[in-house]
Amino acid sequence: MLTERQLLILKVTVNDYIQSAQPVGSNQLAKKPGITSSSATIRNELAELEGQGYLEKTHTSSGRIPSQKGYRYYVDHLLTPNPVPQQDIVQLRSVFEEKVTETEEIIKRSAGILSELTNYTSILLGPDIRKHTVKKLSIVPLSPGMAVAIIVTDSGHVENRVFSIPPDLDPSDIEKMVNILNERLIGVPLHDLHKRLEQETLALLRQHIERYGELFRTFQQALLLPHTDNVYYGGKLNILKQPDFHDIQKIRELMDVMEEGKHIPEILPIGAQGLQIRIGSENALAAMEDCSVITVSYDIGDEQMGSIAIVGPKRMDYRRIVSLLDYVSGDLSKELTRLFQGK
Amino acid sequence: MLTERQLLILKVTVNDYIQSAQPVGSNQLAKKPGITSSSATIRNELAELEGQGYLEKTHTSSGRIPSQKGYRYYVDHLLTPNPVPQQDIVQLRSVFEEKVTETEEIIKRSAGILSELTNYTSILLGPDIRKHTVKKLSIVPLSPGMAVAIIVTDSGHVENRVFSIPPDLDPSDIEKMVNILNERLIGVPLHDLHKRLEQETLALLRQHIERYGELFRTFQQALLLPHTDNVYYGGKLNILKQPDFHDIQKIRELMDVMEEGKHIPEILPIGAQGLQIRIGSENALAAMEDCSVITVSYDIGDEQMGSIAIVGPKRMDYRRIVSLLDYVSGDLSKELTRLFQGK
DNA sequence: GTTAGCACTCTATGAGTTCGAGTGCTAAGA
DNA sequence: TCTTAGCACTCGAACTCATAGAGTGCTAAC
Repeated sequence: MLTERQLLILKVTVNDYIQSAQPVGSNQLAKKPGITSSSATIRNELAELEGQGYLEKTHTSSGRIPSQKGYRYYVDHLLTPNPVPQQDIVQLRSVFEEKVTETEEIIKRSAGILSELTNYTSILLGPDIRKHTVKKLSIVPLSPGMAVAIIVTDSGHVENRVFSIPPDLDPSDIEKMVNILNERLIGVPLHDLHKRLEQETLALLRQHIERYGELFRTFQQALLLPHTDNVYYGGKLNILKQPDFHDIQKIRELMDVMEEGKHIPEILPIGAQGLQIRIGSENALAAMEDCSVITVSYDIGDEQMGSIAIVGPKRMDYRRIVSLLDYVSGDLSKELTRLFQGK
Repeated sequence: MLTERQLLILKVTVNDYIQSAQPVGSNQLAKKPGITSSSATIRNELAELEGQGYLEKTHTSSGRIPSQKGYRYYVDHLLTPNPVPQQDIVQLRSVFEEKVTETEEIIKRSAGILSELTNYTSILLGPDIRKHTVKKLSIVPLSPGMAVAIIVTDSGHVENRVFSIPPDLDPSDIEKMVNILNERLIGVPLHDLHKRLEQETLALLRQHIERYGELFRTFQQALLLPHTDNVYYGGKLNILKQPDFHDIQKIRELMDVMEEGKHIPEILPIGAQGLQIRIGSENALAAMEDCSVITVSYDIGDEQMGSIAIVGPKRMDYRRIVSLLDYVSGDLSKELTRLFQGK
């Protein structure tokens, strides 16, 4: 168990290290406002905190830096979020000032602003497109052998895919098919599309369209979209601004992980509600063992959900980021819900 | 003027430096096959080459490295391209093995493979979308106040934009408008769309649609697409692999330039035919003064054009890249033309 | 329980050496 | 006249050594 004074010293130490990136010594701490003990007493307490695993030394006679456990305790018990400065709020709200009508554009811009404000990397995950429902399907023939399939969702998202068709196909057959598809598939969420296509429309199509098989197969294949996540990054290069990252090899690994979309599920604890902080090796990816990730979810309407993440060094300004994300999450939820339901 | 021997020495020096990244000394050169003179003679020649500005020293008693002028002379007169290895060809052709039907997908994948093969960054510029012509326009209402406008081009590219409409607009008016637009605008290239929209359809719309003004204005605004370049990167992080780039500040500037799309015209000499090499400060951007950029154009059909660029250190493997790009350019031209015209 | 005092540890910094790769120059040889 | 062996010289890289300074841990006094 830690005493009041130890808690205070731990908190001040972490705050100072976050700010300065330098190991914190007892003399330095003694000068801090709020701390009344002498440096000798602080030394004793620091030794105790180190013994309990909250602090570490970089070498025998250095100051202390927070350990993973120290950061964890700090964010769990000692964190007093800073209120979001008016200035930041203005900048964040600027997204909604302009008449941007697309959810994706709003999310993308928010990612940019967040990374600018924080100097860290931001990752914004939009709502799962596959939950959106079909508003309209169409097929536009391009040339005798080619056509493009277009799906518009209720959210205004448009998916499209070029696919090949039998070169001598009767255009009226395409029209028939599109009509049947629209009749049957409007309102179906994208992730069910492939299944429903088969279940409900296959038989119908067979009745109406000559050589439906060939057409249907290529069309179905076109709709088997590789599930691209609805993810936006801001400030990927901000990693290079952090003095904590000087090893080019490490930077490469980290950026590699971010560049490839496929690690998103490991970076972001998808499905988690509220604010989550992952420190250092608490992250699933080895490349991120020197990073902390703060994530928060936001809602659009009643069902859909997105996430916001800030990736920075373990020595991240938790006080600021936590309150900032809290604000952004609420704001995005409110504005996007309005946009989505107000339609 | 340079003697035969000086040319040989210059060539071998540049090749060696490209390969080793170390300043090249006279003893080292004397050992190279093809060079018969003694190191003392070579020293004299090196001094002469330095005097004429083709080589430089990093400090008084170091070996020589090529100067900007040296590289320039090398690529202009001494470059003997390496034939493309069968292995590379196989990998490049793999793009066409799979049945990819979209130009954009082919270009994107080619960018990836090029960067993998070279360990440099590749930038592929697709044909200018704005030259494509309208195949079909449609407007899909989403909710009382919103609709999405969709433009399909003859190439199968789909542009879409959400825009707001008068909430109490009669759906039949939208239909009318779409019919008029399609009647008038099919075949119009995208870059003319905005103008033609005004010239040809405004009057017609006025006749047929009540409250056309409001609808028309928001629709027109939606079509004022920010001209996004059709550009794909491969291996942005490969910069971090180059020993030439160790200064994090420089790396940041360079990646910054690449991250922002807007510098493309400065990186790529758009409109240039054939193969171009820009060395160091020959590049328009200050951030690229330590880079060389090799670009080559390719054609799709008779009119459209794209570019391929490889960005690497000045100490780039010109022999390999030049022949590689030459090959890829021809291959892309052939395959994309086939795809485009075979439609 | 707190603190002043002090010996001790370790890093960072800078000066001084040495080593080796490489140069430029000179003079002898072809 | 061109080439080359020889040699003194230069400079950076790597290493050692000394010093200063920040910080610790411990002891003993308050």
